[in-house]
Amino acid sequence: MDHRSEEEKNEERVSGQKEKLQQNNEDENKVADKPEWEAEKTAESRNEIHLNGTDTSFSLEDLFQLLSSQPEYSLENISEDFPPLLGSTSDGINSLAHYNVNFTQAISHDVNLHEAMLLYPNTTFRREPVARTSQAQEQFLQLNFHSNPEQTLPGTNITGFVPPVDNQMWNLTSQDLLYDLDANILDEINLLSLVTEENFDPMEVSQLFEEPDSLNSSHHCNFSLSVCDEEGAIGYSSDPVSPHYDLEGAVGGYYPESSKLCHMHQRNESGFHGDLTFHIFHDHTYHTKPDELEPTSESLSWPGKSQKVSRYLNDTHRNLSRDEQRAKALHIPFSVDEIVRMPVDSFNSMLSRYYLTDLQVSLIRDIRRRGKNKVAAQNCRKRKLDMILNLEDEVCNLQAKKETLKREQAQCNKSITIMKQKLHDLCHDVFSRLKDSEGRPVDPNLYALQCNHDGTVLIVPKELVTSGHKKEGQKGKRKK
DNA sequence: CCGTATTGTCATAAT
DNA sequence: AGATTATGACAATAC
Repeated sequence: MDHRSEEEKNEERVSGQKEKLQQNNEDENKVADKPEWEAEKTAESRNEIHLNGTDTSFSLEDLFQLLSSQPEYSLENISEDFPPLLGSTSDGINSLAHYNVNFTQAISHDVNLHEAMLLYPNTTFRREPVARTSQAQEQFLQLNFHSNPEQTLPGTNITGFVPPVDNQMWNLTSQDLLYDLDANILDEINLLSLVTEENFDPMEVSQLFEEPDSLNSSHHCNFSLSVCDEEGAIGYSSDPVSPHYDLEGAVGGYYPESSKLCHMHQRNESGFHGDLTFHIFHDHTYHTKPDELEPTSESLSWPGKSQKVSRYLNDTHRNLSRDEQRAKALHIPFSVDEIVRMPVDSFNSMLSRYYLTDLQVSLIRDIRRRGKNKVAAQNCRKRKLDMILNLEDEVCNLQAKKETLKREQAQCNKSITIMKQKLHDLCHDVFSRLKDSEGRPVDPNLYALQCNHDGTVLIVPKELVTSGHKKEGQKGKRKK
C-alpha cells in the first residue's frame, strides 16, 4: 500500500479545500448582510456548518452530509485501506467486523495439543492400533501359511489334511483353520523332534529358568535340580514357599513317551494333524544339534550370573528367543507364536484338555503374557513415534500460522494508522468549515469534536475533553 | 569405552 | 474376576 501517495493526496485535497475556504470566506464577507436563512442556505451550499450562538452541537446527519460530498472520507474509501488479506472489502465495516472476529479467534484460540493430536486428520493412534494389529495379524496369517511351502510335502493337496474339524472348539474361521493347520504341522514337527531327541539336557532347563527375568516373574519359583536320569528325565524339588511346580509329568516319568503321544493323539482328535510320518523329513526351527545344547564348563559350574547364562544362551541359541528356549526345555507342545496368538477360548481349552504340569502351564501363561506384552510394547512405541511426528507437524503448522497472524497484525496496524490520519484530516476539515455565531472560524487547537450516543456532535473545548478523559480514566481506575 | 537406539520384560493401571 | 491392553521404567544388547 502506498501510504505516502495517499497522504500526499490528502494534503493536496486539504490544501485545495483551504483555498476554497479562503474564497468562501471572501464570498461570505460579501453576503454577510443577507438574511439569516439565505446565509444558511449559502453556507449549506458551501458545505459549511454554522453554529447558532452558544449551541455548539450539530447532528451526525450534518456531518455525514458533509462527508458524503467528500469522496476521500467515504467508508468505501476508508475500507480500501484495509489489506486484501482481511477478506472481502466490498462491505466496508462488515469486513472489519469479520476481521476482528477472525483475528481474535485466531489469536485467542488455545490449541490443546492433545486435542490437536486427536483432531489431526492423519492421527491414527487411537484407532489405528486395532486396525494395524488386525492387519498385521492377517498379513502374518497369510505369510505364515505361504512362507512355509517346504512344510508340506510336494504334490500334496494341503486341504487333504483337514478332516471333519471340531471348529466350535477352536472357534476358527477358515483362514484361522489354515493357519492352525500350518502351525500345528510345525508343532508336530517339534514334537517329533522331541521324541527323537535323545539328549535332553536338564542343565539347559535349569539355566533357562535361572534367568533373572524368570525369577522376577510372579509365576516363577526357585527350584533346584534333584534328579537326572540317563534318559534325560528329570525331577525337581520345588521350593516349599513358592508355588508348586511339578516337572515330573513333564519331562520325567511317563511323559517323554506316553504324554507326548497322548498330546499328539489329542491334537489328532482336534483334527488338525495327519500322519506323523508325513512330516518326518521336514526341517523345523526348534531343532538344534545336541552338542549345541551341551553346557559349557562355565555353565556347568552353575554360574548364577545372568551374564554367563546370557552368553551361554547367545552362543548356543541365537535363533531362539528365550521363551522358545524355555518352551523347548519344558517340551511345551505348542509354538510360542501359537501360544501367544491363540484366542483365549482356545487357549483355555488347550490348557484344560492337555495334560500339562503346573510348571508347563505357568510357562505357557508367561509366554502368552510376555508375547502379548511384547506386541503391545511395539505398538506403544510405534504410537509414541506417530504422536511425536504428529506433534512436530503441529508445531510447524502453528509456527506458520503464527507468522501469518503476525503479518496480518502488521497490516492491521498500518490500516489503523491510516484511519487515524484520515480522522485527523477529517476533524481538521470539519473545523475549517465551522463558524461561530459571529462567522469566525473555530480553532481546532482549542476545540474538539465529541460524538454523543444520541447522534449529536458537540464542539467541546479541549480542556473539558481532557479533563473528562481524566475523570473517566480515574473512574475506570477506581472500578478496577 | 561411552552414548544412543532398539528390544524385551516387568509392574501397574486402565479397559 | 480374569484377560487384555497401554505405558513407564529398567536392563540387555547392538552399533
